Amino acid sequence: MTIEEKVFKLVLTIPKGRVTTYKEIARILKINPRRIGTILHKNTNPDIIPCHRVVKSDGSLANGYAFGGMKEQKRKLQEEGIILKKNKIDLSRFFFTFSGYDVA
DNA sequence: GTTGGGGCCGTCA
DNA sequence: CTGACGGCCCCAA
Repeated sequence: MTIEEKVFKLVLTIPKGRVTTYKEIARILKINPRRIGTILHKNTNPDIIPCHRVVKSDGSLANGYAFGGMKEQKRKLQEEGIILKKNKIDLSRFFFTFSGYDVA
């Protein structure tokens, strides 16, 4: 099981209408947050990987979202019922943790 | 609010 | 092998 696979697996567990952060994923997988973006960017198959549900640790959207830019990402999030205020997400309401997730 | 540094480490040229 | 860069993060001006 490679790191990327773990990342994708985690992202896939994010329920609709919730989001998580790069930092959180990095924390679970014990890797540097920087790697998350790199990995997600490489994997360009939004059909199976809901990478729009991954945002920065302050709730704002990432810069290089590869599938239409952050406006498209924003649209998708709103479509799921997530509310964005000033391009930021209220993490206290929509943040999803991987508590209990077994990395293995 | 902004910029700029350092960190970390895989990936790509 | 070497160097540059990243969908980030943290801290300091």
